[in-house]
Amino acid sequence: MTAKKKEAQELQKIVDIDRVVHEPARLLILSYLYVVESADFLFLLRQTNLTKGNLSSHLMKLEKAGYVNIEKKFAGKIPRTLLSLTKEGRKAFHEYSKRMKRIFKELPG
Amino acid sequence: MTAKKKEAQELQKIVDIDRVVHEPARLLILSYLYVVESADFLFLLRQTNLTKGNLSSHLMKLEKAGYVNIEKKFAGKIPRTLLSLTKEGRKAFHEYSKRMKRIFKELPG
DNA sequence: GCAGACTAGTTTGCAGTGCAAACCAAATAT
DNA sequence: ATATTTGGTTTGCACTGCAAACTAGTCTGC
Repeated sequence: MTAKKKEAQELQKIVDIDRVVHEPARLLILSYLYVVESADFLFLLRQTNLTKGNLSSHLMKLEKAGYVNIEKKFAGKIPRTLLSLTKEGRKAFHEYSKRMKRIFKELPG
Repeated sequence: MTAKKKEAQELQKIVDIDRVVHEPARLLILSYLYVVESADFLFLLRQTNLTKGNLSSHLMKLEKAGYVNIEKKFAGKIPRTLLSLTKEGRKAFHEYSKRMKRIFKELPG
């Protein structure tokens, strides 16, 4: 195969990017979870600067996708929501990151 | 500033990514236009594998954002739609690409 | 010459998304 | 007791992306 065709094939992969990860707010959330292993709702709220509603719904979407684990506990009497990446979530993030890096490497800009 | 804070600040920029560019289908379109300088509708249609309707509406969106130029001509008797990046479009793509590269460089995955 | 197929797109309809405001229950402060 | 705060969830809505349906014009066979 020619180099041009290979490049085109690589570019083509842009269209089936994992949209769950691709959404900026979630990419941000996942980035934090990827490094910290476990975080609570308020930590993410402060770090991301998302609104509570927004953060909540993104987390639910990530949970539904099987990418994060939402664990509700009590720390004494106050509720505490613990978030962590699932194995799949970790993999999805890694795949996404790898793919994007490769795409941008092909790109001229 | 600590390295951690700087990293956080960099990550934070994820949320105000240019969504016009970020959408995969448009990222693909822009990638082609970035290198070829000028292309027609059918070329993009073949390269991207988007449907006509989908391609059409993305191009309109890009035009509205001031990122591409849509020029309708006739080649003999058949219509021909020529697409090219505007200066702003070129800049936007470049900025996007630069930012994403930087973000992924910070990231562990 | 005109019926039907083809070309090169555009418009329409709709399900899904992202967002903040409104809401909620429980704990804490006054 | 009442008000405020905490830690979230639900609701409402405008916007998106998508393919199917449509359109305007051209070519082809008869």
